Amino acid sequence: MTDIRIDPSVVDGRGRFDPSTADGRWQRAWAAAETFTADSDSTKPKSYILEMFPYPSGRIHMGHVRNYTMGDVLARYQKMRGYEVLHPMGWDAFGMPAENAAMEKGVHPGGWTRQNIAQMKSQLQRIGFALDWTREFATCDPEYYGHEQALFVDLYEAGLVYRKESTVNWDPVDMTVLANEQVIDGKGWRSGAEVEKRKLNQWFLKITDFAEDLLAGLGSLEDWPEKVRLMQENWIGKSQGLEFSFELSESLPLREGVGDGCATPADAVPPPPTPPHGEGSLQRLPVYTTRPDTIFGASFVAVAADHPIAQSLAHDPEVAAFIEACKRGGTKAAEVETAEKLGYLTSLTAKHPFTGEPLPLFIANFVLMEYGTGAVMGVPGHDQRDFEFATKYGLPITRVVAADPARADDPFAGEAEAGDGVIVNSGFLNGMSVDDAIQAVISRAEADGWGEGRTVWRLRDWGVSRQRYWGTPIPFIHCETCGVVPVPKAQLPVVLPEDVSFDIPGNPLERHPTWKHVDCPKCGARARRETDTLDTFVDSSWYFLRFASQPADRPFDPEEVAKWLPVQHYIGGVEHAILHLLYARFWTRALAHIGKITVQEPFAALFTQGMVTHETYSRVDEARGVPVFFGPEEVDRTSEGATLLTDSAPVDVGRVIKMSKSKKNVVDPDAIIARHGADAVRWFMLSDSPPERDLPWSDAGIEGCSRFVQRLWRLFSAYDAGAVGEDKSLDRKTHQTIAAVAADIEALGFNKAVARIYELTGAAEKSAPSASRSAAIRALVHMVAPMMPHLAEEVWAKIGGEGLIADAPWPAVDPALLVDDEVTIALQHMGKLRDTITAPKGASKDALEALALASANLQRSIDGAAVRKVIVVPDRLVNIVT
RNA sequence: GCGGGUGUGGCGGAAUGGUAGACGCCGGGGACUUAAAAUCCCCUGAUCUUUGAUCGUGCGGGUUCGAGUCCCGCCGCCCGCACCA
Repeated sequence: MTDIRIDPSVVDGRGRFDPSTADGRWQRAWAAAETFTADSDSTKPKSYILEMFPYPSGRIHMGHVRNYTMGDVLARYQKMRGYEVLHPMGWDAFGMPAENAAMEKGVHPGGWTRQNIAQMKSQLQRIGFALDWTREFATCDPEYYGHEQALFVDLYEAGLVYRKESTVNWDPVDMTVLANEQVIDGKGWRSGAEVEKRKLNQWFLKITDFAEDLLAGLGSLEDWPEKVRLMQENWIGKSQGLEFSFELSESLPLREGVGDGCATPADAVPPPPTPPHGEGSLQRLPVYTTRPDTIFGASFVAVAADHPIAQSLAHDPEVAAFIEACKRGGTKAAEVETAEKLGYLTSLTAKHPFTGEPLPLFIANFVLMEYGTGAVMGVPGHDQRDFEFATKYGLPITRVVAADPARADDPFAGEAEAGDGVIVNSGFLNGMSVDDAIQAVISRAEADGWGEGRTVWRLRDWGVSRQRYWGTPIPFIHCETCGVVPVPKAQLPVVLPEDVSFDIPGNPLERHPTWKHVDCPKCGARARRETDTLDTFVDSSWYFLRFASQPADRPFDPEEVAKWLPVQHYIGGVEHAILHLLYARFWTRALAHIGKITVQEPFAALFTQGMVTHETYSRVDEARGVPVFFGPEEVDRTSEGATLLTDSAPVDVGRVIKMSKSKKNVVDPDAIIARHGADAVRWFMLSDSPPERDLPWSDAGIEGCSRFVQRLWRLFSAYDAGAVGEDKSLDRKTHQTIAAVAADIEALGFNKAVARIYELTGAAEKSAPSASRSAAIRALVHMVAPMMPHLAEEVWAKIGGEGLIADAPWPAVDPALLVDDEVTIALQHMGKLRDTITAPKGASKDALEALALASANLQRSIDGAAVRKVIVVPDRLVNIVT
């Protein structure tokens, strides 16, 4: 066939590709053919591609589009590469915004959420993502959260769930408990309200049981960004050291309630191995240090303001006042940074375990009750905080570690010396290395029975109770006689009641007239249903398992899970580096621990994509002195500047920042798709910026992409199956491009793949019709298929391709065509470029040298000077040294 | 403060120690057109004495025949953590 007939419905009056008709046709074709339905019984190798599922806020934004386009290219590419691909989508559908909407608009959270899901699903479908919609679910489906409840009961029975009264972070605006991670600078992460401390009975998951394993597992995650692994490592915060007790100069009576002031779920951490001696009194003070090697440099001891010792001294009004002052100290970053080290000198002393010397005991504002034992030994020579403290209060500062032992008694240079060295001024430790001394002190303490080596974790158990309606009900019943009783599996799911009201703040489950009144499953007596719901991070901690298999009677089938997991590529925002990703790793381990699955790490490779950004347009409101922002659609942007459409007067063009409603720099994907089609938007998401960096949105950029779609269409329309003749150089370019694009996609270098496709497109356009050119076009259709699937299908059909190109294999590469037969050789004199010549590939060094010396430009530069050396890099360059 | 990242034309960005600026955007010029749109072609780091040369990858040194790339010392910006003993 020498001419191709173009379906009039995909061509506008000017012969242009018309996405408004083509996009829908192929989206329907894929759905009808079940092209992207994953077959777990397939004999092909399996590949699980997953993007972090969205919260159904109402509309898809550009960040979603970028995220899912990347995953989509990988999914489509791997399918072409012969994999059976699982690429599912669902909805992280529980959470606060639905309740906020209920309060503001009087709609039911369920209805609001379902409506949003329907809307967003249709948006995603219009972008043409290769998703297996047969596996779609929302976490608010009773079926899903029912299985979650069953798993929660399983974990409870395995001893990984417990309940305890603890002081929690209470958000007074959202009226809910927040995890430590959800408190940012002392404020709620969503509401921004100042967080209060409250005492409540809370459910906890024992993530600390897995601390060591979660930390060790990071080492095997080679395809995770180093940054994320470091963040998790710091969050887990393992430290090893010595815990030991100072003997106090006098015994203090323990006061009622003392020791419970310590705020957070931290007290979920197991108690110290060496508790204070003597019940009901405090005679020994346990401290924790990571630097027991510096113990001879200790010149004071300090306890936190809410430490039992401080509390038991609080009958003294001066002490009470000091403790109050400590509590008032802000938690904000800036405040902590500038806060002065303050201490209150008590009348007590602590006996040094080696020297027997009495050390003064302070209450200090920089000691934290929730870390270690809430008490420290102060070694000012080798700890900056202790140094500042000792300087302020005139305490001795001794050097016990010296880089140069000969200068052990030199004065300090105004700051602590944290570096490595040799132990000095330290009795039996003198002359040891820091590491040896640490071991020596721990051994001595353990042998003499006054202390022992201990590992301390920053990670705390995960508080999962939320006093909210729109979440997974915690499946437990409180019975006066039987205590806490799990809801029997046969009675799951515990379904949320529909008839609830949101006209007053607080938990609607708590005040529902009947829901919480049930009979005890054990004894049948009147009992009370738990009204807390689970943190939504629980929902997202196992959804990737449910995607892999969805039996009705169980959360998942372990064999199916084993077929698909781990996820080959997990793609999402870096904002989930700690919370979601750590919890998901924990759940996977916990479920493996109780024998539900065999996989340990859920995500083999993680990719964190950059944000979509946009310029901001604003004017300063003269009256109020604050900037007023304008959306891109309100502004006429030229290369010189920007003016407001309504008054044609200039507006300030501000920084390029993440799209956000408050700055109004948001571009709606729907509007762009309606105007340019799905393929142009997808192409834009992949072009130019490396995927891990931010992508600046611009109208000029999307118009460029739209033009390229048409340019390809014109090139493809010129396809001639019967063309004859060979263009060897185009053949090479084609095969080199196929290989390079494949490598780029596999390395997630989409911007580079895009650039290669531009190059080959240009080369094919310039080349005269030939069999080579037709081959180049066929290769291009395949290469753009994962990126611009609608255009690719349309062309594939027109040029007589069999079936859908989505099902076609990736084009094969002829290795013989990957190498050029001629190469450009750079000619340098003293490392400076003077000329270039072409030479046959693989020419000998002598031949290249001879060719180089024949260059007039090079000879002019050498200017008759004696040639001292000639460096020849075959196929690359010749450098003459004179 | 600690940890990590990053710095290349007007902009987004390419470059296994070997021709810096691929590719795209913007801009300029031209062709086609009655005109516009669309499309196509050419130019587009700076400077100069312009068939050529000099400078040029945040700054200052160094290694090398040759450095954006490696080493040492700084600076800016971005992100994370933050009195963690």
